[in-house]
Amino acid sequence: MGRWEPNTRERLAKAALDLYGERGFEQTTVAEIAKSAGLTERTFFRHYADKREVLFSGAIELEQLFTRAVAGAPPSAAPIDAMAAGLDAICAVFEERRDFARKRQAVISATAELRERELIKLASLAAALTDTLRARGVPPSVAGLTAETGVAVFKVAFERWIVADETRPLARLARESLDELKAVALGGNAPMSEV
Amino acid sequence: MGRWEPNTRERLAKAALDLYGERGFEQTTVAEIAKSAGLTERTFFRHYADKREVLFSGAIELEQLFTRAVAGAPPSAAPIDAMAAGLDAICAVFEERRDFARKRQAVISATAELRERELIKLASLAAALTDTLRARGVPPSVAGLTAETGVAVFKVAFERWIVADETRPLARLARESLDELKAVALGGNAPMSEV
DNA sequence: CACTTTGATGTCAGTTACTGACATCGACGC
DNA sequence: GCGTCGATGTCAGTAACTGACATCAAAGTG
Repeated sequence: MGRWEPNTRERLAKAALDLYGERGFEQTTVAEIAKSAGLTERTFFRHYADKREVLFSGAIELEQLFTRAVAGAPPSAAPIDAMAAGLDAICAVFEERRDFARKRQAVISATAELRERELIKLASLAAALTDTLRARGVPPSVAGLTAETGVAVFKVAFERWIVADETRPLARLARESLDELKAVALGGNAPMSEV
Repeated sequence: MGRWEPNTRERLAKAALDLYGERGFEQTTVAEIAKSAGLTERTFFRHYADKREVLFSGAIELEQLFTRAVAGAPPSAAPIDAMAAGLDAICAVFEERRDFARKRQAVISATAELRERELIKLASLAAALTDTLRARGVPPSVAGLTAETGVAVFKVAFERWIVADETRPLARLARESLDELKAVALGGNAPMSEV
């Protein structure tokens, strides 16, 4: 056994989520989180860059999972279909942790500062997906738009999935949202450049 | 003449942008901004909620301009075409202030904290557009996706427009981006629900 | 014209997020 | 057994932000 209790990062993350949920993000001090995990404030900041980041440690793995699924789609698949494959992959992991996801999202949605952080994580995800698509040979401009579209579809699907009375699987909601988006894009009567 | 110099907010905003540009956002203290505008730190925080917000005072007007243009589109226009009308309206105001936009964007792009704030402003814009579309009778799910799409198109177009050697008007880039997005959405071979 | 009220600002003390420098001490390799 | 290492603790410091109260010109009110 080590000199200290193991799983420092995880203990901090759990303590933070619990406290943010009970008292709210702003009413919780970092010192309290650290104490609740049997550590000091300084140690918290050695593991997480700031008070918000403690809720986003899974972002790296999510990004990897998503980009690998996109990269692994059949070379013949259209960009938007490669994105769809990635969406399927990440939906699966969310499906396994629905309770956690809901608890975490309730905390994030309640605080503007945390929503900001969530948005930049999604933007970073879109950037990574853009790179992945470009590596598949997709032209830069198309890659960027496709990645943004994929992330937007996920956002919408996740919003629908997180509500209490929703029972359909996330992946299904994502597929529906993507189909809806296609319909939206088709809705215009003419390309804008002709208007 | 009043007891103090007029245009307090504007003076603070100008001082902040200048200092952020010269020294960088993190290397600038609020006390310095206030002093540079002939005021105190406390007064800064009476006008702006925090150190970042001083760069985003135009967000409200932008939102109003965008939503009014969408609301004012012909009732017969498809949702995506109403969005296109809104895009045209805001592109016009950016076109008039290109130097300012470029200076401001350079500061924002350089700092993660400011990018976060920018993203939440765009998210708030998308939410407002969703409401506007719903008021036009667009079904909620379509409204959300259309609004997100419109904002994504603007982001991409703005990114292209802001680069130094770009000479095409923003509105034109927005139209092109929207057309590209339509092509992206159409690119898939089959609706996802059939995959 | 004196008197009051109002609103924007200044002053000051306090909390808390976050950082740098240095100390501690069990684990682990040698 | 011994020295290095890595994770943590301790402590002092900066700066964002807030609440309470003071100030004082301007604008109303009699």
